[in-house]
Amino acid sequence: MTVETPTKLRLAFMGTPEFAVPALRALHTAGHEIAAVYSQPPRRAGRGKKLTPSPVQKVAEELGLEVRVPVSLKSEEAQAEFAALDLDAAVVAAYGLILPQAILSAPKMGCLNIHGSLLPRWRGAAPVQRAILACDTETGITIMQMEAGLDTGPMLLKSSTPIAEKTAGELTEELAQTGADLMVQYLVNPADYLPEIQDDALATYAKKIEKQEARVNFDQPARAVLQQIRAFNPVPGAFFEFGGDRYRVHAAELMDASGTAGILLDEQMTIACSDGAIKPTLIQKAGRPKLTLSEFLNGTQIPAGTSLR
RNA sequence: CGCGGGAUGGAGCAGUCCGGUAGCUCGUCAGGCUCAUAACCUGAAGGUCGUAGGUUCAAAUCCUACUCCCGCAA
Repeated sequence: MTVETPTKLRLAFMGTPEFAVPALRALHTAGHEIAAVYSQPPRRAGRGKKLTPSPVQKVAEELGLEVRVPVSLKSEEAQAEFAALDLDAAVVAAYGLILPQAILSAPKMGCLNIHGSLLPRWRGAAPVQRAILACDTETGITIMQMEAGLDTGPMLLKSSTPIAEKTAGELTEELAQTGADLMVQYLVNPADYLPEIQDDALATYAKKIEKQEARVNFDQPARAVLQQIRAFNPVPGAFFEFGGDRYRVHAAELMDASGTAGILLDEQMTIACSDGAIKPTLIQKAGRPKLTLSEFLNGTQIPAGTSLR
């Protein structure tokens, strides 16, 4: 870390989920002036469908920052309000709203994005999960200059990390912190970083995660099944169904066994995949707490030969 | 008022519909067997059945209210 005279910038922060929170905190701590925080409006969520503010909104209010939660930025009114902030730059992290050109070009330095992948791989909504699902060996963070296309702008700064056996939750948390650090680092002296144009030929897209994808697919090699389980931990949670109940598999391990995919090979929950087998280590029946496998087996017996397809 | 499941010895569960001696799988403790063990055998301790009321000769079980936990959906 080079020691520089701290440059205080006038910023807007735009973000919504937990992934964006470390960046907001880091920019605030670094002493930048955060003129406004944009986040998606509170949504009805959770049991009881209570109106719940986004994690970013909560933290912003905690920090005493002005919060704006427009439904869209397409209106001239919203754009005028944004322009009136007279910003040096806007920092965007998993905001979830399209930024029209008028927004992108309003700040002096434009809008800067923290993206959770090594672009141009995994442009789009769910880069962390997609990287794990695809059995990538590494992923990372890209700081980029935003333009109208979806995550297509020039790249400014990157950092990679091995995926190994991390879950989506763990990886997201790690990358959120990395992203926060990189953004703060970049803003110290932006001129030090040369924009690098993305090679569109290498681009892949990270589609939003559909609930149905979280159903464990035993028709793939055991290793891929494990990655699937990790990609959907903690949300929405990989699951299988048995006896009309849904069971979430939070974690599992590789077993040295084989058989017909989706069939239980013993009374210890060893489940055959298309190649190899897995055994859940942390499992949760609908409506019940998470249990280790031994706790689970003390109260539930599922006979060998049962099909979990 | 979005839909639904749950709260029973230290852990995980059954029993609740059809009120009437608290059960299972583990764990713990003691003893035994064994070269030995997370294995096996025997025995023991440990529960005001989430809280507060109500019905009843009698409530884990029926009724009412409340608290906490979780799944789905968004």
